[in-house]
Amino acid sequence: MGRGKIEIKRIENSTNRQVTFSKRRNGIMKKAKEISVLCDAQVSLVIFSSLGKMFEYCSPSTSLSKMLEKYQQNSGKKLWDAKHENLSAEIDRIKKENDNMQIELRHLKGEDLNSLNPKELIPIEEALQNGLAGVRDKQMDFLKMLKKNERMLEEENKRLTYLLHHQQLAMEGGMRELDIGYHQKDREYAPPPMPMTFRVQPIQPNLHGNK
Amino acid sequence: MGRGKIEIKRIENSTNRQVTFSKRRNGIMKKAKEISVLCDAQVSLVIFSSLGKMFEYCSPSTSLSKMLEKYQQNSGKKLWDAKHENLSAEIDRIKKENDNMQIELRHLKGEDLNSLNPKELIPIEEALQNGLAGVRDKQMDFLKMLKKNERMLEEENKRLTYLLHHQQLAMEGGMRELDIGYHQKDREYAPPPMPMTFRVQPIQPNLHGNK
DNA sequence: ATCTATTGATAATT
DNA sequence: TAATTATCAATAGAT
Repeated sequence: MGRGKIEIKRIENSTNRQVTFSKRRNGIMKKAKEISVLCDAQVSLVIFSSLGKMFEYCSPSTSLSKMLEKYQQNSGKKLWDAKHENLSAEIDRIKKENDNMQIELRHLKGEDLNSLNPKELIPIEEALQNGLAGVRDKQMDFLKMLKKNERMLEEENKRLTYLLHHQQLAMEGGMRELDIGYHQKDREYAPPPMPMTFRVQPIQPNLHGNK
Repeated sequence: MGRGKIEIKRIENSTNRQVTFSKRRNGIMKKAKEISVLCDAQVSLVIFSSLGKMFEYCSPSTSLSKMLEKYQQNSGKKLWDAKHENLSAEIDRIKKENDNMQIELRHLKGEDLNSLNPKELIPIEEALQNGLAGVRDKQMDFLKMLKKNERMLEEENKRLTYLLHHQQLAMEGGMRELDIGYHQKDREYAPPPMPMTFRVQPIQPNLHGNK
């Protein structure tokens, strides 16, 4: 269709090739539009020139994505295999892992045990005993820590209370001395033995401390 | 290009539309091949007829997948990202679920307890106790079943032993009768009461029941 | 499907 | 590049 027939093979002259590409590209685009309209067809056309420039046509009633979706359904071919299937496989893998854990958890919680035989119950029982032992060890640690803390606080309390009392006595004594003069000024300072009434009672632990 | 111009609008006559579709589809396919060869271009063409039948052309130097990859790079449009993102989101969701279960499992097994405070230990302890109770209930069920089965077997055993013994007696009697004649041939069969010596002793259970 | 008159596309030229 | 035009190709309508 031009001034002389041409063979259908690569046009070696680069300029001619470019020109022909441009003309034929327009032509094929026009044809694509026409068949879309005339025949109510959906057409997707993507063209890359030899220099990598892209041209596209897609029927107005659809989109490339939709077309490709239909393409996959129709052909059974998977266009995005690698990415898609990797993700799908990953999901399957994790879901399986998930299911296994779910089952293990349920068993540890004493659920769904009917599907198990006595032999299978043994390791579960052991795991539970170990777990319980671990938890109680930890609780024991906490308890010890609290008690130790409590003892320290009691000691501190006792000390402070005693000091406070002694200070009060010293103050009263000082007041008296101010009244009656400094008769005992040079006597060495030595606090009197702590009276029983100032020994603090142990605090009831209320278990709230963290670690 | 035919016997008379046609307007580019949907062909209402269904048969004509079909025929035109077929002709033009061939035409556009041919054009696609030609531009591929002549101009060293890469072409991807997908057509769906109004009845949903699919036709495809792709330049031999490439594939639809590669074309679409290039398409995305060139256009910046995302053809499949919606799906990928859905899958990725799904993976994240499941992984999170997974992690939570993993943590719960570890806690139940008495691991990683250091990150917990005493208050958080309580529900774990309870879960473990419940679980242990459940497992031991189940074990008890099995034990009961075994014992019941054992009793049944004992009964059966007793019965068989008795029958065996009685049969032996009967045989010995028969032998005697063969010697002395059939004096008691018509007497009805009625086994004698079971002697104490054949009452089996209950087997000592060696399964020490838990709980 | 096949044919063919006619239009449409385009290769070579300007 | 862009327009022109001679020629070939595609195809609408008929068979």
